[in-house]
Amino acid sequence: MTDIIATVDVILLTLKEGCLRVALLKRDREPYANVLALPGGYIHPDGDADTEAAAERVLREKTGIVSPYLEQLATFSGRGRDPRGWSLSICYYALVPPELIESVGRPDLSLHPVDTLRGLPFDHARIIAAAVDRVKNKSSYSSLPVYLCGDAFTLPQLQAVYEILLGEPINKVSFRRKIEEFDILEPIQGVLATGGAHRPAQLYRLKKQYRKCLSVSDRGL
Amino acid sequence: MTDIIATVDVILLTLKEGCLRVALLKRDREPYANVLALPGGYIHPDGDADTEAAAERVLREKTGIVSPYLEQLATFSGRGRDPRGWSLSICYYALVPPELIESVGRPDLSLHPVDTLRGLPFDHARIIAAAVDRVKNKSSYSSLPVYLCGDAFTLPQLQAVYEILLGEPINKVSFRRKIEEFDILEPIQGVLATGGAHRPAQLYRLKKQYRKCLSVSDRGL
DNA sequence: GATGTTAGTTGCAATAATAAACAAAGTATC
DNA sequence: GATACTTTGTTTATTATTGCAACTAACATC
Repeated sequence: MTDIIATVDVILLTLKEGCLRVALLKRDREPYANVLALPGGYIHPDGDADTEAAAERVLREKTGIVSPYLEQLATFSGRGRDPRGWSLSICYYALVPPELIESVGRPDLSLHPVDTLRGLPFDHARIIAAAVDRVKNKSSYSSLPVYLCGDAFTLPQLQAVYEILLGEPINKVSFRRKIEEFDILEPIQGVLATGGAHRPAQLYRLKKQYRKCLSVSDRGL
Repeated sequence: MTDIIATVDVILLTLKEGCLRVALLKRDREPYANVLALPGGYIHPDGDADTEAAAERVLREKTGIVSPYLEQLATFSGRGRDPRGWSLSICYYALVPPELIESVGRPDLSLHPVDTLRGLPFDHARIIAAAVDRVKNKSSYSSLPVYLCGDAFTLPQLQAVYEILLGEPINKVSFRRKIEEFDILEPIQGVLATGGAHRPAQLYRLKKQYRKCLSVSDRGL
């Protein structure tokens, strides 16, 4: 019986300069040595409690990042995707603010706009496309995009994040109503985002109990 | 290095007598011999193109069924779920009309209401719960439930299916508006569901191009 | 042919989403 | 230091969507 290669891959996404970007690493071994690819690695049955733990470990080991949001995307499999043989990759996607990626200071870790990717090994292009689809779709009815923001952010900033993901402008009042409905944010009392030549905006943060979970809406937006 | 047990499991769901049911098989070998469990089996890297093909094969071999709708649910994994060791199961869920299950005439295949399951082996209870969640959630904004109906059905029948899945009555006009929006059904010209002591209903079928895909709505229902 | 029952449609009221206008609070300019 | 400018946040008005109730339609039964 032929053996199965079992790995996990992590699609680490962030929003920087108005564009959704994926973190890629130069591979340090064959196959595809020195090619930019998703951070991934073998599952360690001896150490990993399950594939989610494996994904957390791989992400930590390869990028130094511990993501506040990590969710299983899907499993990709088949004979053709890895030159070593029949393989199977359980994929997880993570959303982080760009500062988190920069703060770890890994020069081999680079960010790439998700819509102009070329030369990716394995089926990583397809995997990233699936992750982007998932994020965009989930953004249309949930609070998922908050994980792309830092600890504190203003509503106009959050709205800009939504607008980039959804690819269309959102009505200000509708947006604020939805966020209000989610009931996951709290204003940071007395703290405003100052600096611009205009009225300063209220800063918000995720309520503690929502640090790792989503709020979803019945009717989109 | 410890080996990983790689399997696929299929959650075959149908709606019968007003209640969502899952198809279970008596296991023919250890572990859990003679216990009711999800149809599942090892991935065959030599024969299966990918895990979806493996799931199709397993479903066909163990139940005789080829499902018009089969979608990857998630991958469940870890040390504790299988007494043989660290295991991983890529799970797929299938939706079929009850007649399809009955037509294959497998006496070892039985249907069980999803909300009163007891004594399931492995983590099959959790897997089924995840599948049911997925189906119910997806029913709230897509045309998924049509796969629980047979080839031809009336709108009141389809509405009843939705109402069972969503657990609440739906407004008749709203429902028909949404189905109209999906634009996936066509009336079977001149064919009505007769028999009752009342006005006969128009029979509908899925348009050919929508046989294996879903239609989704922006705003629920 | 009157009655009961479910199918399917129509019109209206209630609700929600969008758009536009306005007010608030700061910085920059002269 | 008054004025203009810019973005935030709210209020009001308009439009679209949804839900309800009443109505007609088409059978079977008695």
